[in-house]
Amino acid sequence: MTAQRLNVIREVLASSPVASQDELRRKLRRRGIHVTQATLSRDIHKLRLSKGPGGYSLPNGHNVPTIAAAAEEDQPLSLGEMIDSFGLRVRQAMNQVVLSTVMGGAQPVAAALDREEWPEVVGTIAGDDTVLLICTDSRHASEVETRLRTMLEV
Amino acid sequence: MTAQRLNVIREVLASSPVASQDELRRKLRRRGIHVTQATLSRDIHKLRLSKGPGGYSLPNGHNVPTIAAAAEEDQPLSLGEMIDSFGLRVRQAMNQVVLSTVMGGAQPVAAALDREEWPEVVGTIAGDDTVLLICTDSRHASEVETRLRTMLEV
DNA sequence: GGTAGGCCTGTATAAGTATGCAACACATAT
DNA sequence: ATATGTGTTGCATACTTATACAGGCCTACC
Repeated sequence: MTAQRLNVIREVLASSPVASQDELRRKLRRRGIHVTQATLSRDIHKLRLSKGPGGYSLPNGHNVPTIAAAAEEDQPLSLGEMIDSFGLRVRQAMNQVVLSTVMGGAQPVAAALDREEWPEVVGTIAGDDTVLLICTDSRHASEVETRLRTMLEV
Repeated sequence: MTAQRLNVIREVLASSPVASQDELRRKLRRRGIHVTQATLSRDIHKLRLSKGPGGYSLPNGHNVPTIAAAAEEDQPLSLGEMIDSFGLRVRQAMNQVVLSTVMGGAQPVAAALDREEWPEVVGTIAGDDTVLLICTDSRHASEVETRLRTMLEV
């Protein structure tokens, strides 16, 4: 019963913009479904819809709400686990640290690094198998390198 | 004044989830920005943010027709427009400048930067949300940083 | 049977968001 | 200098959404 209503809601959203739960309620009523706004609030939560300019939208594609939601649900791996799983070697040059990983491992490792928010790391860039860490200076880069190397060798 | 606040809002959203406008208000207050919920409601409208499970999120997904259309319609956006649309913050270290953008914004911003062909920029590297500019030297990097920061804050 | 737990719902209301209005600041035009 | 237009803000409040609560309907298991 509920599941069927959720499907109809998806249909309605796909066919025309919906600006509010009360508008959705009226559109559903035209299709023979008669529920209150409260129920729709719960349905919207179940469907993990997001509301933006243009009304409610399905959590398809690469839109941010989905990503944010996914990040909330499953706890992302810790940096240590990441390095342990994907890291290959670490090298330093000037104020930069280059972290080599298995193919495809750079992005998740960089994400984990970003989550750490190390103050001496200005930013990270990830390719396919390489993460570049930009540090504030050479000394801090050296510290970061040591830290990462320790994680690798454990 | 407003534009700067909008940038801070983007930063706050990029760094941690925000569940309500009042929570956003408190986070901004910690950064010295003191406005009411009403103003934030208007800011959120200007930024075309959407709210879903996981709180408010930036409109970098391709699910918002208006944004997507605007980005694909005209000739490639100018660097200024790029920075204004996607840029979050700029920091300099040594001969490098790191430009943080919203997720997915780095590639187009880097392309726009390349088009500029600034003589003091030797090259650029783009990840998902970070652009690295390699400059000829520290002084030039500082100039570039200032230039980009100006674009951000206007 | 009867009881307990789970799920779904509407009601009432709390929580959150948008907006009309007036005040003010600043720019440009008269 | 005064007027006019544009833009921003806070306040108060209308509008919208979420939720505590209670009741109904199942099913499972004494």
